[in-house]
Amino acid sequence: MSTAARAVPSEEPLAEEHAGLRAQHRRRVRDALVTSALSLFKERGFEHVTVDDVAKMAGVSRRTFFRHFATKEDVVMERRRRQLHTFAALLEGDDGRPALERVREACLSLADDFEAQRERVLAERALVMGNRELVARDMEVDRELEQVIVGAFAAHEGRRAAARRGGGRAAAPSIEARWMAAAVVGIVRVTLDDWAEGGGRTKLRAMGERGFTLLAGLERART
Amino acid sequence: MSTAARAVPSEEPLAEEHAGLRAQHRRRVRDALVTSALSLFKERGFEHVTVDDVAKMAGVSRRTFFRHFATKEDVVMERRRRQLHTFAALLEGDDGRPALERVREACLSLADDFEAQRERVLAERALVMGNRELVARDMEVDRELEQVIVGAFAAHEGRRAAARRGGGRAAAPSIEARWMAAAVVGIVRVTLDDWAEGGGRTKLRAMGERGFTLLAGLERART
DNA sequence: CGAAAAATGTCACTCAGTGCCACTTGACAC
DNA sequence: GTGTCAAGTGGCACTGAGTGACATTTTTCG
Repeated sequence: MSTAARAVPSEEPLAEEHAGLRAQHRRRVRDALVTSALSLFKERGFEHVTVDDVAKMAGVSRRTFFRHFATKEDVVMERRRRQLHTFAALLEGDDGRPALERVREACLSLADDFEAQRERVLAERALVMGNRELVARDMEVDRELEQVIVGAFAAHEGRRAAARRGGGRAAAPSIEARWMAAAVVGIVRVTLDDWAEGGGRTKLRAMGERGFTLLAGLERART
Repeated sequence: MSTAARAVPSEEPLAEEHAGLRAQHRRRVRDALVTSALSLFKERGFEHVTVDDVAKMAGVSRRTFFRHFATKEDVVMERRRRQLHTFAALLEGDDGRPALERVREACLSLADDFEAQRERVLAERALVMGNRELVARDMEVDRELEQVIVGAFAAHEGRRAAARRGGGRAAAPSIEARWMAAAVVGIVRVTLDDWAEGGGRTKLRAMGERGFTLLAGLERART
């Protein structure tokens, strides 16, 4: 909204389904750019690879790279961003369960994914942590994750209010919902850091469960 | 450490005191760059001002700008970074009080400063929120703040361990200390967002106190 | 005073990111 | 099919951030 959104490729629909030949090809190019970029970055380091290099390896022009990604950093965030979308999908809709419970499950399921793809996750993480710009972008995604989680808390507490309003747009999320979401994301991030620093040798899921136990204490403290 | 630290002006000593002629002048130039930059950015918007413009207004060369600030964004973060240093100073040393209590006081004192300088804080905040790069840098500072707070928690719980080690370097902070710090920073940030979104019309200190009440609940949940 | 160190200005260079325009190729109506 | 339209692309030129090298001035310190 306010973030002077670059004139960018309009947030891919992300719909795997059928899609026309055109969308299919676009997706292939995009994927080629991601894999080329990650491969080169891991090999030579983010700052010693130019966008030209990436484009050439993917078999497209430099100009096309920027039609798919607003910045050189964004191509590294692609995977995380897709994860974010599936994460958001997990939280869609509102069964009766408490929001924290649902968020907990979604996070722990993500933790399982991470442990299953340990090597890849650790390698990409090392790449990100080795560069200031990338760290900054990574936190940008954390903020988006936080917004998704705020949505989950707000949806839960706002069902009544929304109903009374006639099903219109949701009310602004309460400060408590935002507090909870910020705490969740912070704790999840730290847990992940800890796991990665230990070379992925600790039990990520177990740590995550401990973290959410703590968070349950936080929620109990809500008035 | 790992963040491929740019070859930058070596973290100003920040010592106000006497300082030689040389340091004095350097500080004056730096301040001139900051005020010029903020003035131009607020007037025309961050992306419609070049580093050349800023340097010219401050009466130095473009090259000198980059001897003081690693990036165009960093000059905007200067004020926050100084605040961070005074904040860290507040947490220096270890009286017997619980860490959360001391962090709470430091944060609430910061809240008072913000309310006292409402206009300036809100204006700079609007500047930052209006630009993606600046938001990312801002979160970078949040992370540094988090590290400082981790230090406070770790120092408190690590006194014994450090003593046994013979006063050597502190042990790595516990995951609980890191969780707490992440939760604190997240909640502080959201509280500030909320205050700013309301145009600074709400009571920041009161909100902050509520936030820390919540955090006390979190700490109780620690094993 | 004289030498080392710090700060600056100038110049040249790399590379990220953008606007513009011409060209190709799927998508879709008829 | 055929024509029309829009999307995706490549090429090119341009702005501006950031860096390295070198010469010059100015402070510090023995």
